Amino acid sequence: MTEEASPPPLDSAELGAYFALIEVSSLLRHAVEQQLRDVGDLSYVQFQILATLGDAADGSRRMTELADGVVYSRSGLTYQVGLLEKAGLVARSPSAEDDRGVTVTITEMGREVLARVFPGHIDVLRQLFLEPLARADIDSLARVLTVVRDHMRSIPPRSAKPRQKSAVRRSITGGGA
Amino acid sequence: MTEEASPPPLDSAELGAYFALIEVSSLLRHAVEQQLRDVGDLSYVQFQILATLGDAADGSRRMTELADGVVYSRSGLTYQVGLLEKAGLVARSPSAEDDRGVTVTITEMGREVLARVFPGHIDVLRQLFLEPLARADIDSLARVLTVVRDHMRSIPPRSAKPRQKSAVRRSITGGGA
DNA sequence: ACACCATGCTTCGAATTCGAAGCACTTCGG
DNA sequence: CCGAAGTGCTTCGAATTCGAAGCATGGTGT
Repeated sequence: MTEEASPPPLDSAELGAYFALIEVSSLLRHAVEQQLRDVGDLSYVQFQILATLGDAADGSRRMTELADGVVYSRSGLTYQVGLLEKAGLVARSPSAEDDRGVTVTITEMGREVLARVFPGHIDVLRQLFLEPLARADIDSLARVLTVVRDHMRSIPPRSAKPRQKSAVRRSITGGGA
Repeated sequence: MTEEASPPPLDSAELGAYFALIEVSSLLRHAVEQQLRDVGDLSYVQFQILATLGDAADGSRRMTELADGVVYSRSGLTYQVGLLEKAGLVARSPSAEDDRGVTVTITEMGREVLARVFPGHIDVLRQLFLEPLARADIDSLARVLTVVRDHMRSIPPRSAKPRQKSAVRRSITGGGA
């Protein structure tokens, strides 16, 4: 262990890009969250779910696809989709080809809510995020971040988590906090 | 009722920049969170707090400064600082000039933990975030995101309560290491 | 000096989050 | 065809989160 001699430190631009990325996304998320709450009584995740579904060709996705799309835990998604279903904004149905799968579909009401919150959402984005940027900056940002996103998607073994059976279960769960 | 005529829709680059920003920061945060958990038994927020304190000239900050710095609720910060204090990584003391203020200071042990997790932290950043980017991309990203961050900071995003006191805002990206 | 509001932090309650475990079904190997 | 392993989702428990309310101190006006 501890073969970590000491990775070369990050330079100013690298650190700056990282910290600014985190802070900008945090602030943006908070602002957007507030707007969504006000206008449509939606959490950010719920909006993401609806937006993803609304964007799908037939308005539906499988649970796992959704979870990956919004970078969320499976259980958390179950919870939120449950809320959305109770509110009548999405519908759940057993997947056609795979009986253990669940297909989530956006309802008319879901589309209405989406349509209602979208304008304000865009306003917030413009005011907080896009306003101070030049056309070229936005293009550049989109290009670079897309490269990073594609890279990240390909790196982490998202669902490559080997599942241990109880027979060989080991208590490597680091004795709690 | 509202003046929402119908905001001009966002174009492809604008949407791309926004979605990619959100997804990249989410994925990055998840990955970093896992690394921190493994190596130092820290949550992301706790790391941010320690890093901010470690970056401060005298290793200490007021609660409110910290909360703003990490984009966090006051109550949430109280909770996390409480945990860090219990773990012996920070110390709380009444503020010198202001008796209602609380000054949080990083301890030696806190610095040690910080030093222990930092290398791995940087590794993750390199592998997931910086790896696919050219030098110019990183510079560009840092520049553009910094512009956005400064812009967002200047807008009243939180409560419309301007608490203009002698609170000096310092950059997180300062002395470092 | 005293009332009175602003500010700094903590406490409180409710909602959300995640990972682990559990259940249901599908696929693979013999 | 049967059993084992893999995959998809939900349930469960514990930890974290936020906003609102509460407490204590500072600052201001008269």
